[in-house]
Amino acid sequence: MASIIDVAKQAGVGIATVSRVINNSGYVKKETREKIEKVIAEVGYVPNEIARSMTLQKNNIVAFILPNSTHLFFGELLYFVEEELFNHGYKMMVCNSSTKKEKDIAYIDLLKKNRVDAIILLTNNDVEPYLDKRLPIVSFDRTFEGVSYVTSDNYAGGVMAAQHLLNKGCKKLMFIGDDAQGLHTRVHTEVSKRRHGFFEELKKHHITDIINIEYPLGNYTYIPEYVHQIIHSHPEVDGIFCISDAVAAEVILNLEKHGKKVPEDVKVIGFDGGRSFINLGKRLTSVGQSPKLIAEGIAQIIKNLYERKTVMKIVVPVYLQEGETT
Amino acid sequence: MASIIDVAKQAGVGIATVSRVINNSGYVKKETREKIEKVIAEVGYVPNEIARSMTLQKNNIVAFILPNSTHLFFGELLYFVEEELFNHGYKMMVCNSSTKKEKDIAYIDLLKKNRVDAIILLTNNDVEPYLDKRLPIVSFDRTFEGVSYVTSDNYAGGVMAAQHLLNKGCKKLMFIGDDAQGLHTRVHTEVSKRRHGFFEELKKHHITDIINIEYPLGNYTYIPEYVHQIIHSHPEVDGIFCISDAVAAEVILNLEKHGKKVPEDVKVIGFDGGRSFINLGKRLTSVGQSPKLIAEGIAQIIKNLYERKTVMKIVVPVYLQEGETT
DNA sequence: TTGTAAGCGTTATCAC
DNA sequence: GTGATAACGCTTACAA
Repeated sequence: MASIIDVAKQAGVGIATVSRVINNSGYVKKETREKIEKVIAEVGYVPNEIARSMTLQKNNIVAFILPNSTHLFFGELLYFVEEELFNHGYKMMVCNSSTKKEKDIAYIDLLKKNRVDAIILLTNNDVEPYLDKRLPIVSFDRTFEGVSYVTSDNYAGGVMAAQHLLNKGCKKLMFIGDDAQGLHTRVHTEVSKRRHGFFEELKKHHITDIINIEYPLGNYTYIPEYVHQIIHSHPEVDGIFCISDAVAAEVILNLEKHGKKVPEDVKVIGFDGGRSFINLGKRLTSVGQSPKLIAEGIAQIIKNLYERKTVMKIVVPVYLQEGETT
Repeated sequence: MASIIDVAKQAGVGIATVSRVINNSGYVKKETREKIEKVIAEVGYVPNEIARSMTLQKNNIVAFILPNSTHLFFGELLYFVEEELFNHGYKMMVCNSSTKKEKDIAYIDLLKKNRVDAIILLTNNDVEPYLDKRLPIVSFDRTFEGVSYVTSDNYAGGVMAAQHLLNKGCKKLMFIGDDAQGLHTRVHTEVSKRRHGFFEELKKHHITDIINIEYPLGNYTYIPEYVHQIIHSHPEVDGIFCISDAVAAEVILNLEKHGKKVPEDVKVIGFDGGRSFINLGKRLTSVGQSPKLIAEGIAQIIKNLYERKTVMKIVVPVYLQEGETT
């Protein structure tokens, strides 16, 4: 493959001049430029970005580590992040950790070697000890000591869910979520604020006997069978706030299988919104996150990663997406 | 950041020896090795993969260009491809073309510069003229002159759909698909074989008056409004084969909105399968593609990309996934 | 076993 | 305006 040297020789100039032409930097006489451009076209020269990032110590690649791109919300987030990064001149590497801590860590190690310009980290695993603080990391929905992050306004989302269920006339409420809630793990995530917001808002309305179900973190797709048992042992419940739309969908299917009507008997609201589950059957009521705004926040932090040395925090607003399940 | 030279100096050895230790290649005396490993740990040395790919002319990065990772089937495929590539030591770059030809091309150009080891190309755009045949490309569901590819057995899928609808007692059939069918574009994709298989199989059963709806390619998420009009103008239809689950879902929602019962009045079968639309409401009957097998096929071709110079073609079997819509 | 040095393809500094 | 040349950090003959 033709290199800059070949082009220089062919054109009878120095490689520095060719470099100037390619990058449109510095002065080059018009005729020289044209000559060089002609040769470039002739030999089909394409600059080698690897060599370039070698000298520049920057490769314009950002890696996104996330549990599972098939999870609907994560998939959407992935899409918007890619689009946003592309507009900023970055390419994106995708790393599915499959919720496995070992793969999170393996990827972080690999990425160190690749000298990526930034790592977007979305994980519920306890990887804090493996995080080299000098690494250019931006985290989503998760705080690590000294690491900038973007998060949805989960607390406000919890509040919204509470208000919505109350407005719909619910009296006996339930919360269902995995251990991103912090009950089963040391890891503290922003996601737990969904529950906080929900509980606090209800407290304001003097409701405190909320049934709280938390279970160990799985792969975001299934919830343990016993959760359903607990739900059925509380037939008095008429309003459920689920930590995600995936959970809400499962809960609704199970409720209906056991003869409960949604929303007539029980109202269910999820979290994530967007395109989640709008395809067949009822549209889910949900607290929506905005993947586009989140992507913009992430890009903004990445841009500043090498300038400001302060830790940034960006909170993105959420919105109520009313469907047919409440 | 510490380089191999720093390590060599610190350890009082040559850089070649350090390299041998890192890569576990060639002979190194035990004490020397231990000494070097100690220094590596001390200074926190991490090999620079960019420099490495510079010398090796190989960077272990594969790029996947696809229209939209939020499309359910594509998202799933993305996941399995990433997993498979990871197991083969590759990292994956994701490039959403958003179904735009210009972005397809822009990405192909960018990737040339990045000297990625392979490009997985999934597009319905007419990019043939922009494809440098020396590029390491593997295509999915699409034939390009001289380019290896993987495809599902779309023809067999069409046959299955036909047989299934007939078995379920359908008499008057309809096919709905976008112009991956070749009626509105020069681009010829493997996907058109879904229709071929469907029609051919019906012909065997002496059914030839199939209503065929084809419309220009959109973003895979919506179908034009007039398609619904056509459907409603054919109330006699009792079996519909849709080019994808996304289309099937839309068709079903619209049918039900207009008082038709699925599957009682009309049976609908889609294409893609897997996790598509199994969340709320009816489960869709569908011809399932296996993203895992496809991913394996892709990896296999990539492995051989630099060895055999023959064009490979891998056809992956499909399966019938029976749901509640037929 | 181990070290030296060439080479991978750029950019950037400095002379000219 | 332009051209040598030194980095950038690694692998790998080739020598020793």
